[in-house]
Amino acid sequence: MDLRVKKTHDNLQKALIVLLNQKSLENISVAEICRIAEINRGTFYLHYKNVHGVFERYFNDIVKDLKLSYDFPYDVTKDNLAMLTPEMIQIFHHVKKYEAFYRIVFDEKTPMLYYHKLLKTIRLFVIESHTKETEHMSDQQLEYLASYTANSIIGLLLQWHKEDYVLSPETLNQYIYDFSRLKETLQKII
Amino acid sequence: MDLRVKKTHDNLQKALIVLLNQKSLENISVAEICRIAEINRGTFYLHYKNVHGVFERYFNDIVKDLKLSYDFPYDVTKDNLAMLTPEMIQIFHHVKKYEAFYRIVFDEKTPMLYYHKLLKTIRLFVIESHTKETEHMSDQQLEYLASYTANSIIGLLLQWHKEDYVLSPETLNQYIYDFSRLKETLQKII
DNA sequence: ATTTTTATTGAACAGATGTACAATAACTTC
DNA sequence: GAAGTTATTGTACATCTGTTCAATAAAAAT
Repeated sequence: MDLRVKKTHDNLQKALIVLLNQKSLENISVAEICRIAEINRGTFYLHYKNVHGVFERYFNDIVKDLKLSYDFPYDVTKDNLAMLTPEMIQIFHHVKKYEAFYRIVFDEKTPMLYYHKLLKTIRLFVIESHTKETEHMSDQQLEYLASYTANSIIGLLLQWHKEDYVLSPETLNQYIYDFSRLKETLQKII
Repeated sequence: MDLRVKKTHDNLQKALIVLLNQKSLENISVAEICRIAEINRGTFYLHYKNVHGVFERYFNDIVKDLKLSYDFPYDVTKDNLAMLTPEMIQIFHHVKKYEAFYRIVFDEKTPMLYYHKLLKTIRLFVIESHTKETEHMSDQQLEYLASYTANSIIGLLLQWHKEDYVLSPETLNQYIYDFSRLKETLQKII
């Protein structure tokens, strides 16, 4: 890969972290990040549309890491858990790990882009976990069910965010388990 | 109320609608909206921080309208519906009514602010609907349950948005009823 | 090693941003 | 209706934005 391009990206990534320790993402200008990164402003616009573009690159890596934990094998048998799968419960540890970033992602001033990306990823986990119990539903209904379920999980993340991430991931694991057990119980009854 | 101030706000509101028919919210500059509204740019900054401030004013009215439909009396007895209340199901008709605005609210480029406001409002409905079945939970757990439930509903809205609002509000009412019935069933079992 | 391709740079441009200030106009009070 | 208060205006300023272009430097291809 072209070393010039790599240098541009690397310098910008580093400069973003430096600046995020001084000010919020929305207050970082393109001109400023370029000065810190020692990159020409014209070069910046050849690669990114705005400062959020640099942050998005970071977030893509974070999402990759989340997917990794999803691909990881787990020893609990899927059968007796129905809708809620163990890899889903890794979400709180994941968010805690990247808390500094998720504080930005869920911030009022931050564009919805990252939220949509996160939802899309969690939806994948949910769809994978759809079992025989949901087989009677139409494809469309399943799409909606996936968004319904995935977003309920993010609802816990938003509440966590609102309360400044004071609770432990373990407590949240317990909460989500309690809340979702209702569903499972039901599905076994149908 | 000061007629000068009223004129400033009214002109800006009207100008925003005019411009939204031409371009997306993010592409509307303060300078431009002031030209259309025939308001001095300095005056703008005395009232708003940016163009989103004008949009937020609109959205506050929309949220008020949503709360109105919530305050409205409904004839179904609360007892046999447990968690999901009828006023909650008005949400899809509400979003359809203001579809043009919600298209913006859920857009990738739009800041999370409006999402948080919507969630906060729907949470109120959810908390109101908490019944004896949830009495055994701690206050904190109920806060999380409210966000969990409220955000699951918004999950359906996001899926609706993704699919360009093709389904009817009635179909979504049926979906949410189907999805939430699981919970109710469970709660009756506990 | 030389040519070709591609990325970066610096300079320049019109327009936008955010803030400040004195002048003026419009409302409020008495 | 006069005096005091408050909102709006016009101007100005330093900075930022997004784009263009020729010049240069670095990488890839031959």
